[in-house]
Amino acid sequence: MKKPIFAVIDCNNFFVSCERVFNPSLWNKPVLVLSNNDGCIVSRSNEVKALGIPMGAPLFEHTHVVKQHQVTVFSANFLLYGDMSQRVISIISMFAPQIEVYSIDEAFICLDEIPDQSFQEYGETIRNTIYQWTGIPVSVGIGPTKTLAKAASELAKKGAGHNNVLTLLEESTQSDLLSKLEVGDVWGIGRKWSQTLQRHGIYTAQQLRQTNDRWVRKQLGIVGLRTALELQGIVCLRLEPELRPRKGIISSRSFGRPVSDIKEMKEAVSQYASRASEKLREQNSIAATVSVYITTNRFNNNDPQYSNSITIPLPIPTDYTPEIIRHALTGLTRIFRPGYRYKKAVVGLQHITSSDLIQLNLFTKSPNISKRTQIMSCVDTINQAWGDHIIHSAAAGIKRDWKMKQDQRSPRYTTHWEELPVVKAH
DNA sequence: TCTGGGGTCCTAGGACCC
DNA sequence: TCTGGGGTCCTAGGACCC
Repeated sequence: MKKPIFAVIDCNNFFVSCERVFNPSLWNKPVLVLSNNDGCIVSRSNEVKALGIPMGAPLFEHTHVVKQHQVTVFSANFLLYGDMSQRVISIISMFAPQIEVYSIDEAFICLDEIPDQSFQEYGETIRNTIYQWTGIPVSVGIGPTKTLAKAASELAKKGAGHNNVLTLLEESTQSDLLSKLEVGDVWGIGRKWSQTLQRHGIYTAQQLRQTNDRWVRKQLGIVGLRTALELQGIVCLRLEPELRPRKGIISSRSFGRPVSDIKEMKEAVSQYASRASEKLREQNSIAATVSVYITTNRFNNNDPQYSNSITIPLPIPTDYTPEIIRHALTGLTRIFRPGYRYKKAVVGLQHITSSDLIQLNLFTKSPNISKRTQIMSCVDTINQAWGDHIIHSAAAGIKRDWKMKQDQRSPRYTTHWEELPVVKAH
C-alpha cells in the first residue's frame, strides 16, 4: 500500500485577511481583530506580530502601541468569516476526493493520488487558486503525517519553502527544518508541555522526535507520544472527513456591562439556551441535560466574587427550545445570588444523542413531538432567511442592553446586502 | 474602565460490584 | 490483629486545539 501524504491548507491571519479583502488599503498595514465584547486580540497581521503584541492579549494592555503605530482595529465579524471560510473550503474540495475541515481557517486533505514528483507544484496551484478566487492568502504544508504537514505549514508561514508552500517529505529536509521549529510551535505541544520539555533540554521539534519514546510517554502521556511519533513519520492520526456530531454544545457570552438583576440574567440565559438548542437541531440531535453557569468578573479584585453551576436533567431528551429554556431558567434561579455583579453566563447541553432515538420516559406524558418539530423547524428557517434571530423567545427580552460590545465591526459584506457601503452610479 | 468562545481527548480517583 | 483483587462506570480536572 502506498504511504499516505497529508497536506494542510491554513489561512494566513484569517480574520485579518477577511477584513483586508474588503479594505485592500489595509494590505501591508498593521491590522488586528478582537474577540467578542472587544476584549482580546484574536487575529493579528504580520505587522502587528512584529510589534510584539501577543495572541490572546487583552486590548487595553496594548492601547499605547496600537495608537502609536496606527493599528486598524476590528470587532469580530463572525458571519463574514464563516462565509469566507465556506468559499475557501469549497475550493480546497476541488483538489482532493476527501477533506477534513479542521477549523474555520484550516483543512487537511490526502494527496495519495497525486504523482510523486509534483506535490510542491500541486500545493502552489491550490494556494494560487484560493488567492485568486477569494483574496485570502494561505500556507500549504505537505508531509507524511498530519503533524509533519502542520510543521511544514508553520515553517512555510515563516518563509521556509517556496511561495508559502513547503514539502517536508525527505528525511534530510525534515531534520534540517525541524531544528528551526521551536518545540512549542509543534501541533499538540502547548504551553505546559513546552515548559516541561525545555526544562529537560528539548527546545526544537527535531530534538523532540529524537527523544526516547518511553520517556515522552511517561512525561506527556499517550497524547504527547503520538505527537512525537508523528514527527518521526509514523502515522497516528488519520484523515477524518466525516463531520461528527458534537458531544456537548455550549453557548456563552460575556456581558457588555455587569448585570445584577435576575430579570436580565434570565434574558441572557434564555437567549443562550435558545442558541444552544438551535445548534442541537442543526446536527439533528437531542440532549438529556442542560447546565447553567454564572460568574462574576474574576479580574475585578474589588468586587465580591461568586460563581456556580448546575446541571438539570431533562425529563425527556429534547431539542425543543421552550422546554430547554424552561429548565435552564429553573437552574438559574437555584444558583443565582443577589448582590453580585455578574459578567458572564454559560448554557450547555450534554448527553447528546441522535434525534431518531428519542427515548420516551414512561413516567412522563408524551408531548406532541411532531408538532414541536414542525414549530422549531419553521422558526429555524425564518431565522436563517432573515438573520439576527428575528423570531426569538420573549424570555430573551427585547431591549437586551446587556449584550456584548462590538464597536468596530465591519459590514457583513457577503451576507447582508443592506450593510454594503453605498456606491453612487454615474 | 477594559481580560473570548467554542471544542477534543486522556487520566486519576472514587463508587460500586462480585 | 486482621484489612483481597479485579473489573466497570462515572466525573472532575487538566492538557491540548483554533
